[in-house]
Amino acid sequence: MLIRKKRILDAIVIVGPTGSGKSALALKKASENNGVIINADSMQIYENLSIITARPTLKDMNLIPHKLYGVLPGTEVCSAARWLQMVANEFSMLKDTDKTPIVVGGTGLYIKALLEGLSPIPDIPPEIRDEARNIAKEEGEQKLRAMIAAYDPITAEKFNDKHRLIRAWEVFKATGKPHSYWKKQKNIKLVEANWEKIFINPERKDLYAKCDARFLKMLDDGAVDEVKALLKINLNPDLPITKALGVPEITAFIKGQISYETMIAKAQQATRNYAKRQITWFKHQF
RNA sequence: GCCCAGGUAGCUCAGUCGGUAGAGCAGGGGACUGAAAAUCCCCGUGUCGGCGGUUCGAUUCCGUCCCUGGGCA
Repeated sequence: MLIRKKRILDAIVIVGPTGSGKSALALKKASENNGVIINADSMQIYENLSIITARPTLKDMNLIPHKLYGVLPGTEVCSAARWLQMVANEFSMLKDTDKTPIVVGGTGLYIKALLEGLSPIPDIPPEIRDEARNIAKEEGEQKLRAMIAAYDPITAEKFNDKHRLIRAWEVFKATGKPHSYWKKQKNIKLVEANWEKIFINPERKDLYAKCDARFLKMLDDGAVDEVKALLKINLNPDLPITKALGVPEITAFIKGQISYETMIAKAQQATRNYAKRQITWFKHQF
């Protein structure tokens, strides 16, 4: 009897802070390994913003296959789970080819979900998700924390921020089990591969200079017009896309609330702050 | 040249009725399993512009000088 072993793909994952040169390295790796580049960036996934999220150029995309760039409308909300599902689809399509998947991006949570899987928490109904957000908005996060503490003191203690408290509440409401219970369950991994893991971690000073230059380049490339177009469709301000680096700053400039110079300074600052957070994540979680 | 304001952390500033000082931002470190480019937590010694004077003690009061704004000439 021949036991047929599932083929495990060789794959590459490239992470690093914004402006560290991930895309360039991905292109190089792709041309050396017959690669397909797969996006692991929570903002490049949305179609509305390509300049300001530094999506790969059309030229590069014609040269090498690129997946999951600009595939969701900005009116939707992506998530680690949703992204993971999309990546799993891409992997299954590559399984019987000689292509090498190259996952590239700066969203640490997505990468972690990819490499380690996620707890088997069922999807939360939208009504419950809205309810959680309403409680946070109207009664405050302390109220939410108190409600969570009643059945799950560990989580209430550990989660010191709004978004995670909301999630803990909705998970309990929808499943009847605390978030900490689910975290103890075995993770579900949707993707198996032999990973080559690459973390690009440049000199801090150089990285910050890159961040600054990068935003200026985006402006040259038409970032203001891109945000103007986004504003035209009147998105709900809670949508993730409205929080992409530079969007709040450019929006304030368009509305005449801040000067062009202030807009630049603030957006550059936000980019640097973000790059630092990413480095912390990858140093400890990757 | 004269008259006002100021000169305190890398930056913007608060404060000390005289007992050597603290916020925001920056910067650094950290957390983080379904909105993560999100959301949070921790870290503040610096000739308090220089030099004198008064005082047990001056960054604080006084004098003087220097510097930066603004006004008058």
